[in-house]
Amino acid sequence: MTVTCEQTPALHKEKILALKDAIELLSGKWKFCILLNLYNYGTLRFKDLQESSVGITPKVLSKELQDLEENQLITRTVNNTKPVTVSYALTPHAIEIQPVINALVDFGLKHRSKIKGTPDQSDYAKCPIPLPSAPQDAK
Amino acid sequence: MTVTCEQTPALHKEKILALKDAIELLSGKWKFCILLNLYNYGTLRFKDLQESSVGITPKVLSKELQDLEENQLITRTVNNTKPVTVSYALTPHAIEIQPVINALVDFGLKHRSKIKGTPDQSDYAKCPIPLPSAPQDAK
DNA sequence: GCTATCCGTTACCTTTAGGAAAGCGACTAT
DNA sequence: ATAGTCGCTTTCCTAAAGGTAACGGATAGC
Repeated sequence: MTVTCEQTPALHKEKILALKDAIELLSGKWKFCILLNLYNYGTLRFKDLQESSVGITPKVLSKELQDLEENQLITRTVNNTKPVTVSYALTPHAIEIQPVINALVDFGLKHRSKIKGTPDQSDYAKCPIPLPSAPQDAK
Repeated sequence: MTVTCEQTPALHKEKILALKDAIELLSGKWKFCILLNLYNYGTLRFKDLQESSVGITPKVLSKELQDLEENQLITRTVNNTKPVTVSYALTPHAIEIQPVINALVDFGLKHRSKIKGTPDQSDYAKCPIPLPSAPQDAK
Protein backbone atom coordinates (compact mmCIF):
# COMPACT_ATOMS: atom_id res chain seq x y z
CA MET A 1 0.00 0.00 0.00
CA THR A 2 1.00 3.61 0.42
CA VAL A 3 1.13 4.00 -3.28
CA THR A 4 1.16 7.78 -3.37
CA CYS A 5 0.36 7.69 -7.06
CA GLU A 6 -0.18 11.39 -7.05
CA GLN A 7 -1.62 12.48 -10.33
CA THR A 8 -1.62 16.12 -11.31
CA PRO A 9 -3.46 18.16 -8.72
CA ALA A 10 -5.57 19.77 -11.41
CA LEU A 11 -6.83 16.44 -12.63
CA HIS A 12 -7.49 15.34 -9.09
CA LYS A 13 -9.55 18.40 -8.38
CA GLU A 14 -11.56 17.85 -11.51
CA LYS A 15 -12.27 14.34 -10.32
CA ILE A 16 -13.35 15.58 -6.95
CA LEU A 17 -15.82 17.95 -8.53
CA ALA A 18 -17.16 15.27 -10.83
CA LEU A 19 -17.51 12.96 -7.87
CA LYS A 20 -19.41 15.59 -5.92
CA ASP A 21 -21.74 16.15 -8.84
CA ALA A 22 -22.44 12.46 -9.09
CA ILE A 23 -23.01 12.16 -5.37
CA GLU A 24 -25.33 15.11 -5.31
CA LEU A 25 -27.41 13.61 -8.07
CA LEU A 26 -27.44 9.99 -7.02
CA SER A 27 -27.26 10.02 -3.29
CA GLY A 28 -30.21 9.05 -1.19
CA LYS A 29 -31.90 5.85 -0.29
CA TRP A 30 -33.76 5.05 -3.47
CA LYS A 31 -32.30 6.25 -6.76
CA PHE A 32 -29.89 3.41 -7.36
CA CYS A 33 -32.58 0.96 -6.41
CA ILE A 34 -35.00 2.43 -8.92
CA LEU A 35 -32.37 2.44 -11.61
CA LEU A 36 -31.40 -1.16 -10.92
CA ASN A 37 -35.01 -2.20 -11.26
CA LEU A 38 -35.26 -0.40 -14.57
CA TYR A 39 -32.08 -2.09 -15.75
CA ASN A 40 -33.51 -5.43 -14.84
CA TYR A 41 -37.05 -5.05 -16.09
CA GLY A 42 -36.57 -2.56 -18.90
CA THR A 43 -39.76 -0.59 -18.50
CA LEU A 44 -41.85 -0.21 -15.39
CA ARG A 45 -44.99 1.59 -14.42
CA PHE A 46 -45.32 3.69 -11.32
CA LYS A 47 -46.95 0.91 -9.40
CA ASP A 48 -44.37 -1.64 -10.51
CA LEU A 49 -41.65 0.62 -9.21
CA GLN A 50 -43.52 1.11 -6.01
CA GLU A 51 -43.64 -2.64 -5.51
CA SER A 52 -40.13 -3.43 -6.64
CA SER A 53 -38.59 -0.67 -4.53
CA VAL A 54 -39.80 -2.30 -1.37
CA GLY A 55 -40.71 0.21 1.27
CA ILE A 56 -40.86 3.35 -0.82
CA THR A 57 -43.86 5.61 -0.47
CA PRO A 58 -45.62 7.18 -3.45
CA LYS A 59 -44.56 10.64 -2.44
CA VAL A 60 -40.91 9.75 -2.32
CA LEU A 61 -41.07 7.67 -5.46
CA SER A 62 -42.70 10.53 -7.28
CA LYS A 63 -40.00 12.92 -6.21
CA GLU A 64 -37.19 10.55 -7.08
CA LEU A 65 -38.62 9.96 -10.52
CA GLN A 66 -38.90 13.68 -11.12
CA ASP A 67 -35.27 14.14 -10.11
CA LEU A 68 -34.16 11.37 -12.42
CA GLU A 69 -36.21 12.71 -15.29
CA GLU A 70 -34.88 16.23 -14.81
CA ASN A 71 -31.41 14.83 -15.08
CA GLN A 72 -32.33 12.93 -18.21
CA LEU A 73 -31.69 9.53 -16.78
CA ILE A 74 -35.21 8.23 -17.30
CA THR A 75 -38.13 8.97 -19.57
CA ARG A 76 -41.73 9.34 -18.50
CA THR A 77 -44.43 8.15 -20.86
CA VAL A 78 -48.14 8.46 -20.24
CA ASN A 79 -50.08 5.61 -21.80
CA ASN A 80 -53.71 6.13 -22.58
CA THR A 81 -54.97 3.01 -20.92
CA LYS A 82 -58.19 2.47 -19.05
CA PRO A 83 -56.93 3.81 -15.77
CA VAL A 84 -54.08 5.97 -16.90
CA THR A 85 -50.69 4.33 -16.56
CA VAL A 86 -47.26 5.86 -16.78
CA SER A 87 -44.20 4.04 -18.00
CA TYR A 88 -40.67 4.82 -16.95
CA ALA A 89 -37.61 3.70 -18.86
CA LEU A 90 -33.94 4.47 -18.92
CA THR A 91 -32.46 6.94 -21.35
CA PRO A 92 -29.27 6.18 -23.25
CA HIS A 93 -27.50 8.55 -20.92
CA ALA A 94 -28.39 6.24 -18.06
CA ILE A 95 -26.14 3.51 -19.33
CA GLU A 96 -23.30 5.57 -17.93
CA ILE A 97 -24.58 4.64 -14.52
CA GLN A 98 -24.63 0.93 -15.08
CA PRO A 99 -20.94 0.51 -14.21
CA VAL A 100 -21.58 2.40 -11.00
CA ILE A 101 -24.43 0.13 -10.05
CA ASN A 102 -22.57 -3.00 -10.98
CA ALA A 103 -19.58 -1.94 -8.96
CA LEU A 104 -21.80 -1.00 -6.08
CA VAL A 105 -23.62 -4.33 -6.14
CA ASP A 106 -20.33 -6.13 -6.41
CA PHE A 107 -18.95 -4.29 -3.45
CA GLY A 108 -22.13 -4.85 -1.49
CA LEU A 109 -21.96 -8.58 -2.02
CA LYS A 110 -18.34 -8.81 -0.98
CA HIS A 111 -18.77 -6.47 1.93
CA ARG A 112 -21.78 -8.37 3.16
CA SER A 113 -19.95 -11.66 3.23
CA LYS A 114 -16.81 -10.09 4.62
CA ILE A 115 -17.98 -7.72 7.30
CA LYS A 116 -21.47 -8.66 8.19
CA GLY A 117 -21.38 -12.41 7.88
CA THR A 118 -25.00 -12.69 8.91
CA PRO A 119 -27.55 -12.40 6.11
CA ASP A 120 -29.16 -9.25 7.41
CA GLN A 121 -32.57 -10.45 8.43
CA SER A 122 -34.10 -7.03 8.67
CA ASP A 123 -33.77 -6.41 4.97
CA TYR A 124 -35.04 -9.81 4.07
CA ALA A 125 -38.06 -9.20 6.20
CA LYS A 126 -38.81 -6.08 4.23
CA CYS A 127 -38.98 -7.97 0.96
CA PRO A 128 -41.87 -10.44 1.13
CA ILE A 129 -42.89 -9.91 -2.46
CA PRO A 130 -42.81 -12.35 -5.38
CA LEU A 131 -41.99 -9.37 -7.60
CA PRO A 132 -42.68 -10.36 -11.23
CA SER A 133 -45.83 -8.51 -12.26
CA ALA A 134 -46.99 -8.68 -15.83
CA PRO A 135 -46.90 -5.09 -17.05
CA GLN A 136 -50.11 -5.28 -19.07
CA ASP A 137 -52.64 -7.39 -17.31
CA ALA A 138 -56.09 -6.33 -18.39
CA LYS A 139 -58.37 -7.11 -15.56
CA MET B 1 -41.65 -2.58 -25.66
CA THR B 2 -41.56 -4.20 -22.31
CA VAL B 3 -38.13 -5.69 -22.54
CA THR B 4 -38.42 -7.57 -19.29
CA CYS B 5 -34.94 -9.07 -19.48
CA GLU B 6 -35.79 -10.55 -16.17
CA GLN B 7 -32.99 -12.47 -14.56
CA THR B 8 -34.01 -14.85 -11.85
CA PRO B 9 -35.98 -12.91 -9.27
CA ALA B 10 -33.87 -14.42 -6.51
CA LEU B 11 -30.69 -13.07 -8.01
CA HIS B 12 -32.28 -9.70 -8.54
CA LYS B 13 -33.36 -9.53 -4.92
CA GLU B 14 -29.89 -10.43 -3.79
CA LYS B 15 -28.55 -7.58 -5.89
CA ILE B 16 -31.04 -5.17 -4.42
CA LEU B 17 -29.99 -6.11 -0.93
CA ALA B 18 -26.32 -5.79 -1.78
CA LEU B 19 -27.03 -2.43 -3.33
CA LYS B 20 -28.85 -1.25 -0.24
CA ASP B 21 -25.98 -2.38 1.96
CA ALA B 22 -23.51 -0.47 -0.16
CA ILE B 23 -25.69 2.62 -0.18
CA GLU B 24 -26.17 2.52 3.54
CA LEU B 25 -22.46 2.34 4.09
CA LEU B 26 -21.25 4.79 1.48
CA SER B 27 -23.99 7.36 1.19
CA GLY B 28 -23.48 10.84 2.46
CA LYS B 29 -21.65 13.86 1.34
CA TRP B 30 -18.10 12.95 2.20
CA LYS B 31 -17.14 9.28 2.21
CA PHE B 32 -16.39 8.91 -1.47
CA CYS B 33 -14.47 12.13 -1.39
CA ILE B 34 -12.31 10.93 1.48
CA LEU B 35 -11.71 7.61 -0.21
CA LEU B 36 -10.77 9.25 -3.48
CA ASN B 37 -8.24 11.38 -1.70
CA LEU B 38 -6.76 8.33 -0.06
CA TYR B 39 -6.60 6.59 -3.43
CA ASN B 40 -4.79 9.51 -4.86
CA TYR B 41 -2.38 10.28 -2.08
CA GLY B 42 -1.98 6.90 -0.45
CA THR B 43 -1.72 7.97 3.16
CA LEU B 44 -3.05 11.10 4.71
CA ARG B 45 -3.16 12.61 8.14
CA PHE B 46 -6.24 14.07 9.71
CA LYS B 47 -5.34 17.57 8.75
CA ASP B 48 -4.48 16.58 5.20
CA LEU B 49 -7.90 15.05 4.83
CA GLN B 50 -9.48 18.12 6.29
CA GLU B 51 -7.79 20.24 3.70
CA SER B 52 -8.32 17.98 0.74
CA SER B 53 -11.99 17.41 1.52
CA VAL B 54 -12.77 21.04 1.03
CA GLY B 55 -15.51 22.24 3.34
CA ILE B 56 -15.60 19.40 5.79
CA THR B 57 -15.50 20.20 9.50
CA PRO B 58 -13.39 18.27 11.99
CA LYS B 59 -16.45 16.86 13.67
CA VAL B 60 -17.87 15.44 10.48
CA LEU B 61 -14.52 14.21 9.27
CA SER B 62 -13.94 12.46 12.56
CA LYS B 63 -17.27 10.70 12.31
CA GLU B 64 -16.79 9.68 8.71
CA LEU B 65 -13.38 8.25 9.48
CA GLN B 66 -14.79 6.25 12.37
CA ASP B 67 -17.50 4.85 10.10
CA LEU B 68 -14.97 3.88 7.48
CA GLU B 69 -12.68 2.30 10.03
CA GLU B 70 -15.51 0.32 11.59
CA ASN B 71 -16.27 -1.06 8.17
CA GLN B 72 -12.66 -1.95 7.63
CA LEU B 73 -12.15 0.31 4.68
CA ILE B 74 -9.41 2.39 6.25
CA THR B 75 -6.80 1.98 8.94
CA ARG B 76 -5.96 4.48 11.64
CA THR B 77 -2.39 4.76 12.81
CA VAL B 78 -1.19 7.01 15.58
CA ASN B 79 2.35 8.20 15.00
CA ASN B 80 4.35 9.35 17.98
CA THR B 81 5.48 12.61 16.52
CA LYS B 82 6.05 15.91 18.25
CA PRO B 83 2.44 16.98 18.17
CA VAL B 84 0.72 13.67 17.75
CA THR B 85 -0.32 12.89 14.19
CA VAL B 86 -2.63 10.23 12.89
CA SER B 87 -2.33 8.54 9.53
CA TYR B 88 -5.19 7.10 7.59
CA ALA B 89 -4.77 4.61 4.76
CA LEU B 90 -6.92 2.28 2.75
CA THR B 91 -7.23 -1.37 3.62
CA PRO B 92 -7.02 -4.07 0.96
CA HIS B 93 -10.77 -4.42 1.27
CA ALA B 94 -11.13 -0.85 0.08
CA ILE B 95 -9.85 -1.68 -3.36
CA GLU B 96 -13.30 -3.12 -3.96
CA ILE B 97 -14.58 0.41 -3.93
CA GLN B 98 -12.20 1.76 -6.49
CA PRO B 99 -14.37 0.62 -9.42
CA VAL B 100 -17.31 2.37 -7.82
CA ILE B 101 -15.43 5.61 -7.49
CA ASN B 102 -13.99 5.41 -10.96
CA ALA B 103 -17.42 4.78 -12.42
CA LEU B 104 -18.85 7.59 -10.35
CA VAL B 105 -16.18 10.03 -11.45
CA ASP B 106 -16.62 8.93 -15.02
CA PHE B 107 -20.33 9.47 -14.83
CA GLY B 108 -19.89 12.79 -13.13
CA LEU B 109 -17.62 14.06 -15.86
CA LYS B 110 -19.97 12.97 -18.62
CA HIS B 111 -23.02 14.19 -16.80
CA ARG B 112 -21.46 17.53 -16.13
CA SER B 113 -20.67 18.14 -19.75
CA LYS B 114 -23.96 16.69 -20.95
CA ILE B 115 -26.61 18.05 -18.61
CA LYS B 116 -25.17 20.97 -16.85
CA GLY B 117 -23.09 22.51 -19.58
CA THR B 118 -22.38 25.35 -17.21
CA PRO B 119 -19.46 24.69 -14.89
CA ASP B 120 -21.55 24.46 -11.75
CA GLN B 121 -20.89 27.73 -10.04
CA SER B 122 -22.12 26.54 -6.67
CA ASP B 123 -19.39 23.98 -6.37
CA TYR B 124 -16.78 26.36 -7.57
CA ALA B 125 -17.96 28.84 -5.01
CA LYS B 126 -17.46 26.23 -2.31
CA CYS B 127 -13.89 25.78 -3.43
CA PRO B 128 -12.11 29.02 -2.60
CA ILE B 129 -8.81 27.44 -3.47
CA PRO B 130 -6.89 28.77 -6.49
CA LEU B 131 -8.45 26.00 -8.53
CA PRO B 132 -8.17 27.10 -12.18
CA SER B 133 -8.37 30.78 -12.91
CA ALA B 134 -11.10 31.01 -10.35
CA PRO B 135 -13.96 33.36 -11.22
CA GLN B 136 -13.51 35.77 -8.35
CA ASP B 137 -16.07 38.35 -9.32
CA ALA B 138 -16.88 40.73 -6.55
CA LYS B 139 -20.43 41.97 -7.04
C1' DG C 1 3.42 32.28 31.06
C1' DC C 2 1.72 32.61 26.31
C1' DT C 3 1.14 30.76 22.01
C1' DA C 4 0.88 27.39 18.43
C1' DT C 5 -0.02 22.73 16.19
C1' DC C 6 -2.54 18.41 15.83
C1' DC C 7 -6.54 15.59 16.58
C1' DG C 8 -10.22 15.43 17.95
C1' DT C 9 -14.82 16.12 21.26
C1' DT C 10 -18.83 18.53 22.94
C1' DA C 11 -22.91 21.31 22.73
C1' DC C 12 -26.07 23.50 20.01
C1' DC C 13 -28.65 24.48 15.99
C1' DT C 14 -30.58 24.33 11.08
C1' DT C 15 -31.65 21.87 7.07
C1' DT C 16 -33.07 18.03 4.67
C1' DA C 17 -34.50 13.34 3.71
C1' DG C 18 -37.92 10.66 4.13
C1' DG C 19 -42.06 8.29 6.35
C1' DA C 20 -47.51 8.15 7.40
C1' DA C 21 -51.83 9.09 6.00
C1' DA C 22 -55.22 11.04 3.40
C1' DG C 23 -57.16 12.94 -0.75
C1' DC C 24 -57.90 13.83 -5.73
C1' DG C 25 -59.08 13.42 -10.76
C1' DA C 26 -60.05 10.39 -14.29
C1' DC C 27 -61.82 6.23 -15.33
C1' DT C 28 -64.23 1.58 -14.88
C1' DA C 29 -66.57 -2.32 -13.14
C1' DT C 30 -70.58 -3.98 -10.33
C1' DA D 1 -74.41 4.61 -6.41
C1' DT D 2 -70.52 2.63 -4.67
C1' DA D 3 -66.21 0.95 -4.77
C1' DG D 4 -61.83 0.13 -6.92
C1' DT D 5 -57.44 1.26 -9.75
C1' DC D 6 -53.70 4.26 -11.07
C1' DG D 7 -50.63 8.11 -10.54
C1' DC D 8 -49.81 11.11 -8.20
C1' DT D 9 -50.12 15.52 -4.53
C1' DT D 10 -50.72 17.49 -0.05
C1' DT D 11 -50.11 17.97 4.80
C1' DC D 12 -47.85 16.86 8.79
C1' DC D 13 -44.21 15.03 11.27
C1' DT D 14 -39.69 12.92 12.91
C1' DA D 15 -34.97 11.44 12.62
C1' DA D 16 -30.76 12.11 10.91
C1' DA D 17 -27.26 14.54 8.43
C1' DG D 18 -24.50 18.06 8.66
C1' DG D 19 -22.85 22.89 9.92
C1' DT D 20 -20.80 26.42 13.73
C1' DA D 21 -18.24 27.36 17.38
C1' DA D 22 -15.80 26.52 21.24
C1' DC D 23 -12.97 23.70 23.99
C1' DG D 24 -9.44 19.71 25.44
C1' DG D 25 -5.02 17.16 26.13
C1' DA D 26 -0.53 16.61 24.53
C1' DT D 27 3.59 18.68 23.12
C1' DA D 28 6.70 22.15 21.76
C1' DG D 29 8.79 26.87 21.01
C1' DC D 30 9.46 31.69 22.57
